[in-house]
Amino acid sequence: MDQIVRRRTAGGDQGETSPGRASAGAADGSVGGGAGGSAGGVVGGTTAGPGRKRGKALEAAIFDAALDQLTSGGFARMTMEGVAGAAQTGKAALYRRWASKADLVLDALGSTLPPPVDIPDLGSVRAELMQLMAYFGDALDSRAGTAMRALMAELDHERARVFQDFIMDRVIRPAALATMQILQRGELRGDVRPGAATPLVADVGPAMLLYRAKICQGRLDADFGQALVDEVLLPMVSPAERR
Amino acid sequence: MDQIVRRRTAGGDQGETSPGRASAGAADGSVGGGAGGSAGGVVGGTTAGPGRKRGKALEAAIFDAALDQLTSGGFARMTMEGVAGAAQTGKAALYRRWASKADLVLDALGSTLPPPVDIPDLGSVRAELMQLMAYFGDALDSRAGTAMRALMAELDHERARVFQDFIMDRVIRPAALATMQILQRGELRGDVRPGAATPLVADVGPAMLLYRAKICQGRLDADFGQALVDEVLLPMVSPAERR
DNA sequence: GGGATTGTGAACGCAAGCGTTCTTTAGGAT
DNA sequence: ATCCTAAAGAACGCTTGCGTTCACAATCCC
Repeated sequence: MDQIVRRRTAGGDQGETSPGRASAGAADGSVGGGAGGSAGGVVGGTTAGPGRKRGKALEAAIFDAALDQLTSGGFARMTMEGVAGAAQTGKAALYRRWASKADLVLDALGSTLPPPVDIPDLGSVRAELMQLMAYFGDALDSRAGTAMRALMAELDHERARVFQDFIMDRVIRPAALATMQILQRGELRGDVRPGAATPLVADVGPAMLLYRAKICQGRLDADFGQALVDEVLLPMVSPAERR
Repeated sequence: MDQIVRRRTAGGDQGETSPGRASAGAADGSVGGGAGGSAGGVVGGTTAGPGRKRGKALEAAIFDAALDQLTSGGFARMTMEGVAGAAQTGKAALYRRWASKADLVLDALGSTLPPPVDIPDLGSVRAELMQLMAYFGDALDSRAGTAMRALMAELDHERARVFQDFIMDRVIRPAALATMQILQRGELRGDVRPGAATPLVADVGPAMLLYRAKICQGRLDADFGQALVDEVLLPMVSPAERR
């Protein structure tokens, strides 16, 4: 903690450093407010409680707060002030480390998103897809996953380059790759239709998970993954004789 | 225009009426700023130009401005002030009609989103799916469609009930229903596998379109619909003998 | 033309949040 | 215990935007 570098990897950082701002339209103080109590685990009292976090512990608390704020209000409504409050620290501690909100978000997500997964050969494409979709579902259900979903909204807007590369590299492409590996292996094994292993087909699982998460407020049924595999993915990729 | 009612159908309107606000983090003045010139179609001059719009014409300009602001910055960054500026009108004209930003958005989208589609019997599931995906793609490509995509981000956040019902009623369910009709007709006709017409399967098309739009900044290739049908949807729903 | 209505731009008081600075406090190492 | 450094809280001046109000202007209709 004697070489904290102010991180400015986000480059064009969403105009954060501009003196002008747009209204978020809804800072009723509840954005991430609920996280205030959970960040420090301390109930009651207006002081920081049992003591100050420093270094890595403080960064972890800041990350938690940032992800929660991102999840509950989206990137636009997330504020440095809110994150600082939820992490029970001061803004100066944030600005000592991160030049902008985007820098903080990328660091928080980059540190907490699950890694790419490599599903081993389980002997059948069904078993492999089941495991992969379960992995994806768990990832989506995690704190980082829900925050990442919220951040994906920024891809719709101008100046989103800063997040575009991150999400492509850490989410979209790894998901497609993991699926593609399973499909190609299945083609060799014979339980995947020849020619089924295309990028478009590889996007179906992730697309469906995200769609369902979106329209069900992030709640995925326990058996959604299985239904997805059996109703959608297997019929799509199985050879004819498996129908 | 003698009975303009201040519309307040949005109920819990995102804390818009709360005196508190959250920072959008990026009001560099460019949110929807580019739309300023296109809203009125009038170039040059600091006045309203050839005349003031009233009534329906003004509302149309306001709707355009609102949708553009929603698209370029999302709901949180969209401001009444920005919409008024882009529509070359005053805030008071907006507030005479809509109590809140959410009210305005729902009205703007409700008035401009394309209606549910009913694809006729074209003799083959492929032809029908092609036409439906083309319809969806066009809708997504429209001003209302892109704004609706931006608004879907709000579904990820708390207090999104106000938009949830709207999007379910006007987007999600109609899309699934249109697909389901095609699948059921195909089952009867014999070119769709019995049992393929499930809600999950019916979600695949819309999910993929949205996913692709999201990761390609709204740009869908001209032949994306065809590839989606031929690589994903047809293999998924065709009977075995069609493989 | 006159009256009613709507629209425009400015102004208002208020709010949240920005990024920065400063003082005091607390944590950690010696 | 002492010293150094990071952290916490407060304060600052500034910004944008909120929702409202008002005066004036424009439009529409009789």
